[in-house]
Amino acid sequence: MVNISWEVPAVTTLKRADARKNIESIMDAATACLARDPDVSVADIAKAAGVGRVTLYGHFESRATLVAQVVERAIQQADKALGGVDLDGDPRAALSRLLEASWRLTQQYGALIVAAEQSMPQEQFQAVHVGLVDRWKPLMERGRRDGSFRDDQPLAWQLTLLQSVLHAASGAVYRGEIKAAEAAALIDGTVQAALTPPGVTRG
Amino acid sequence: MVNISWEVPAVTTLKRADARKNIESIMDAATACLARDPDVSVADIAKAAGVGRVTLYGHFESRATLVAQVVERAIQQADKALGGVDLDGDPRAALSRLLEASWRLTQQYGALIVAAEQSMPQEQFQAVHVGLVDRWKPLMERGRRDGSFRDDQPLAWQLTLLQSVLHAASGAVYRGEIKAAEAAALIDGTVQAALTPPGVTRG
DNA sequence: CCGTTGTCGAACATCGGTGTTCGAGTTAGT
DNA sequence: ACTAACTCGAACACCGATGTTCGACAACGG
Repeated sequence: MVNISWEVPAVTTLKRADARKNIESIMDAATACLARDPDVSVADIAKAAGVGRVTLYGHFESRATLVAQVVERAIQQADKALGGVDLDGDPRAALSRLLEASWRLTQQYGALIVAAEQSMPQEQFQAVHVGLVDRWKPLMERGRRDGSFRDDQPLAWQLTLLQSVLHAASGAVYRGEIKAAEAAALIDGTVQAALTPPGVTRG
Repeated sequence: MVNISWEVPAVTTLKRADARKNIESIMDAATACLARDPDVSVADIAKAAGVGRVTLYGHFESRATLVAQVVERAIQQADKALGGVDLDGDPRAALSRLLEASWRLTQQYGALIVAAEQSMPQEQFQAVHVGLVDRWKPLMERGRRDGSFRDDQPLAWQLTLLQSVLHAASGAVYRGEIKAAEAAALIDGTVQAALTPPGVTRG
C-alpha cells in the first residue's frame, strides 16, 4: 500500500484547459452538424469545431462513441427541459406547454435522433426512445380518461403523430415553408385539433 | 444513304425475352428495396432480383439511372392512381378518397421518395414534388374557400402535414404499432380532425 | 522556463460501395 | 443447330470515409 512517486499521475482526470475547450467545441459542433445531417462526416465535424481531425480522434475513440456522447448529453438536457414542464391542470393546456418545450428541443437537436438510431445498438436506442415517450404517455392517458382527448384511436398512434408533427414542422421551417416564429402556434393548433374528441366543438 | 447488311442490327430495340424478364425483376426488386431503405446497395438489389450484379449493370448504366427509372415508373403509376380519384363533390369526402389512394401509394413506395431526393438533381426532384403536391392543392384551396377546411393556417403547412401523417402511418405500421388494416381509418380520422375549422363540430 | 501535454497536417492502411473487365458458360430465336 | 445475345462470378480499379501513425510544433501550467 505504498505511495510511490513515479506512479499514476494522480487521479487527475482533468485534462489541460485547451483540451477541455476543444472537447466542448467538438461536442457543440457535432450536435449542430448531426442535427442537420445525421450522416455528416467526422472531417466536417472537426472542421466545424475549428479543430484538426486527429485532435478529434484524440478525444473520441470513434465516430460511434462521439455520437453516443453527444446523444447522451442531448438526452440529459432534453430530460431536464421536459422535466421542468408543468403537466398538471387542464390536459389541453398541459399539452400546449409540453409541445412548446418539445418544439424547442426539436429545433435544437433535429435529426440527432436519426443519427442515434443509425449508430447505436437497437436495444440501447429503444431504451432512450421509451424514456422520451414516457414523458407524454401519462398526460395523454389522463386526457383520454377525462374526455379532453379522443380515445377512439390507439394511444401509440397518437404518440407517433405528435413526433411526426414536430418533425414535419422542423422540415417545413428548414425548407422555408413557414417561419420559425409561427411554428409553435401551428403545431399547437394542429395537434389540439387532431386530438379533439368527435362531437366536441373547439375554437 | 445505303442500307448495308452488316450495319445496325435493325431498329430492333427489343431485347431478348430473358433480358426483358430480368429488367422487370430488377425494377420490381429495386422498387421494393428502395421503399424500405433508400440507401440499399446495388448488390442487395441484384440479390433481391435473383440476378448477378454484373447483369444489373448490363441493363442500367449506374445506380443513379436505376433509381431514376424506378422513380419515373413509380411517378407514372402514382399519377395514374391519383388521377383516377374523384375530387369533386364534398371536399371532405373527396379528401377521404384522395387520402386512401395516397395511403396505398405510400405503403407501396415508402422511402422511394427519399432515395429520389438523395440521388436526383435538386431541380428535377423539385419538379416531381411540385407535380405531386399539385394533386392536393386545388382540392385544399376549394375546401378552404367553402369552409370545409380551416384556413387560419398556411396552405403549405397543411400540405406538409398531410405528407407527414402518411409517412408517420407508414412508420407505425412498419414498427408494428398499428395494423395496416386500420391505418387508413386512422389517417382519415386524424387528418379530417386536423383540418376542421375552429368552432365547427364534427363526429 | 522547461517538460508535459496537446495540436495538427500529411501520409498510410482499411473498409465498403460503385462501376468495369474478362472469360467461360447458357439460353433465346431463327 | 448454330449464332448472337445474355448471364454471372471473380477480380480489378476507384472513391470516399474511418481510424492510425509519425513528427514537428505550440502552449499550458507548475
